Amino acid sequence: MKVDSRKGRRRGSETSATRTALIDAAEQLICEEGYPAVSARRLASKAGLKPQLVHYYFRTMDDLFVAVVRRGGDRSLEHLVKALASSQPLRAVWNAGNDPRATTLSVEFLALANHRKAIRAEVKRYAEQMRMVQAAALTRQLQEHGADLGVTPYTAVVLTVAAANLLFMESALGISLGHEDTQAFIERSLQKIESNVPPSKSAETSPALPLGTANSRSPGPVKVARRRGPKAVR
Amino acid sequence: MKVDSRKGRRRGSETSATRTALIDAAEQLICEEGYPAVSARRLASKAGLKPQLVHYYFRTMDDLFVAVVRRGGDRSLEHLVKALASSQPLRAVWNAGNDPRATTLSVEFLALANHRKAIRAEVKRYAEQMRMVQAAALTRQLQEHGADLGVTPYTAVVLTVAAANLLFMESALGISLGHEDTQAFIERSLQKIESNVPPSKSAETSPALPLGTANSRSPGPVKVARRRGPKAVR
DNA sequence: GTCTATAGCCCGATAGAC
DNA sequence: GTCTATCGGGCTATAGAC
Repeated sequence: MKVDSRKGRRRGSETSATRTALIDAAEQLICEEGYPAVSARRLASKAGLKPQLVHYYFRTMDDLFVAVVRRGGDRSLEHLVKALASSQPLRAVWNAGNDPRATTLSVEFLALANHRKAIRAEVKRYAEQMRMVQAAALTRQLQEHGADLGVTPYTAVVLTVAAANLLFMESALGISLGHEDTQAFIERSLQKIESNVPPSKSAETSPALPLGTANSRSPGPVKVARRRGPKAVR
Repeated sequence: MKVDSRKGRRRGSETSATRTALIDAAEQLICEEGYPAVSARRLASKAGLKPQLVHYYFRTMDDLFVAVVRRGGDRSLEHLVKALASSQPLRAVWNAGNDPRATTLSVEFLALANHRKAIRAEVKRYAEQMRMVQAAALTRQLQEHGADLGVTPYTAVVLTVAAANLLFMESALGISLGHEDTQAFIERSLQKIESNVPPSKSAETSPALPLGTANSRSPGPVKVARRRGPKAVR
């Protein structure tokens, strides 16, 4: 396993304001016109810089994309952790799907990830971290109240995320067929859970979501780990 | 409203074998390398043709993409209708998410749709047709048996599609966290439904999925309509 | 840290001959 | 229906001066 540490050229520091401006411009360009619109020239012109600066800070355009994914992922993860702490976990998971910018970005990243290894690895890492954090928060809440949803915390999280994603992505395309019914159902389910498992009291035993029978394994406590393994792809 | 009927140049017929070969090559290229890899030159070289033929059959590259979406959409819709007729509707919906080629294509189309009006319209149209067909099949089956899922058919369809999409797309990225639990839950739910609402008998009254209370509105019978409205974007 | 200059390639789209 | 030729542009990435 090679570490890819060729240093052929000087490269700018990771803390540079110019570098940040380039990442900002890239994120905006991706949202507005899609990732293929991100070229050194367009990026520079949007940021009011010379095109060659892009390659001073990023060896390749893929390195730039990786930086954009990381900053977006870190930001979303941060928001998620805050939301999980300040409201009912499942509702936080449901609401997290409501950020238009994040949704647009994640569709772009998904398409990128399908064909670019380095980006796939980043996307995977963030998706897994988010899921772990969500499942851990839900597990903790259920344990505090001795409650049981009738499904594992992971199942509840996966289904909630899946529904939130589909509904939000579709509505961005102007699709709304079946959305009302589904939103109403999820709202009812969340309210039922919240009335059975209130934010900070104890003991309730009846399943809040009688979805079936399940062996509710717990994901256990989770720390949000800072990047591990091969430190970077750049 | 203009019909965009400029005919500045001769354009090839829609039934040409060469045209089909170009659509084939485009679809393959999109799957393998993503939609930005589709250029007239690369397309032609993959199909063993001259690049200028692309513009003989398609005025712009966007017209080509629209054609690819339409062919893929028609094909998926056709498969779906067959599957809905030959097995339990919800299971057919669940299984329909299992085609890797279709999944890859739809991520690409989604990214394209985010930034290109003509493609967004096509994607929307197919998504709505599929949902209508699915909900109609489920409604019909429930009526035949006088059964009730506890949620509207649209809700059941939306949730099933959402879960299938998320699980399949994630597994394409190598993500599997929480998948086992969720798949097992869905399998149990489908089996429960199928035992309460068998493929072709009558009368069962107990809700198969006790998911909550619902006013099960029916989508009514649905025909798969051939393209309506502005006939084409080309 | 930012600049000029440049190599070498790919792009969409059209015109008009055959 | 397919070809040759071509316009006018954009692209990544590097080298080396300031």
